[in-house]
Amino acid sequence: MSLQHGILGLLSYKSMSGYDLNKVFNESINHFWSAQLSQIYRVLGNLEDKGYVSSQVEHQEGRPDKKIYSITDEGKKEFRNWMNDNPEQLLSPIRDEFMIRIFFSSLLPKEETIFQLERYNKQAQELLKHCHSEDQVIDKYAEELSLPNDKLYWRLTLKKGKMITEALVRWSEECIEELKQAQKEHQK
Amino acid sequence: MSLQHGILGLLSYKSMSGYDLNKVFNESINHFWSAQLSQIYRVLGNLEDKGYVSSQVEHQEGRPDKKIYSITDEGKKEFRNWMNDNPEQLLSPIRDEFMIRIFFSSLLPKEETIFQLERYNKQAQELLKHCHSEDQVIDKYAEELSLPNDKLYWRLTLKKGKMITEALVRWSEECIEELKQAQKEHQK
DNA sequence: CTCCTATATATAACAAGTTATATATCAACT
DNA sequence: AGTTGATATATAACTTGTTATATATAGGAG
Repeated sequence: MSLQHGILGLLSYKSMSGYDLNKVFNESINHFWSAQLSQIYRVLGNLEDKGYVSSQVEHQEGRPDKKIYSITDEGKKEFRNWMNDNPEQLLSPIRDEFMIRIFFSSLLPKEETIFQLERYNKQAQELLKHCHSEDQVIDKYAEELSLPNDKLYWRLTLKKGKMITEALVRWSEECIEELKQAQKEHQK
Repeated sequence: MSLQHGILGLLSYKSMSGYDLNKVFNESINHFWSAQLSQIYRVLGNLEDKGYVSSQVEHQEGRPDKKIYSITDEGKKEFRNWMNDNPEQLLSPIRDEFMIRIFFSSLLPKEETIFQLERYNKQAQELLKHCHSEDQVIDKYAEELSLPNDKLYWRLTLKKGKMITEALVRWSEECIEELKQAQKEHQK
């Protein structure tokens, strides 16, 4: 449901091809929704079947033709309805594979767990850096699409991405310290 | 893949029925993995087909018989292999429906968004409270299963749950303040 | 001159997750 | 007496998400 509505929302800003949508997802929606290209194409097909989007083919020299999707009035209505209808449970379910690994880490030597936590920490720091660079992406899009009112909300989602990622960086650091401490205690 | 291995891990602690596994998930694995009962049953079936678990039926008076699953040597091997084989990307993809709603909130009056953020905040605080009560659950399980070495790691996953949830509480509070501020500016 | 990357769309096969439903018993509440 | 909730297992139908693959062109790196 959500990916469908995320795509409808983006198409309400601007008509785009599946390929373009994928770029927008990878560039900016990344902190709160990830999608595979193949899934985007399928969802676009579903949305067209339902009449929420329409498509026109744009011929391109030297490259495959572009299929540009536009939101229909039906689609706009559906999107508005979805926006007005918040679910009971607002927190999304969590599924974090790495935590399963940590949970059962008594099976592994502490050095191995510390090593993986260090990798985790590095990746979280990378993501945090990426988040910080997104501020400019927001400015760019807001100007390109002349949507100054949306900037505020886009920044709120980015802020959430930053805060969560900072928490992950801190968490992994504290874990590493705790495990090193536990190692020392054991050596005594 | 992860749910399968999470279940194998839990069964390596103790043989259990699908119903019991569900309770453990809801009680304690909750901060990092959520699963539906129906999915647990299906995964147990898959694991049995692969020979990773075996089941014995335990007769019960007055209630349907219990089907108790135990991990096999094959299953233990598979679980160890999985534990030793960490993926390149350790950070899990994020899919947060509420953020899609926030992203497009310029469509709605600010009061409505503030209202939903307040609901979000309340739910996050509830979850945080629940996390704090989990400390005792960890103690209980560690004693019941006599697994003192695992407690350390269980606490690390719980700590992550707490830190993330605290970040969500703070994030939603800051969002509410920002929106109220923006409302005031507009009124001037 | 070949390989890689970017542009561009799409499908097949599979894996994972959700929702609804069926069956059955017992205890507690109304 | 009837409903609800907990105990207990399971399947069907559906939706969503992942991985692999096919096709086709252009430009740049090696």
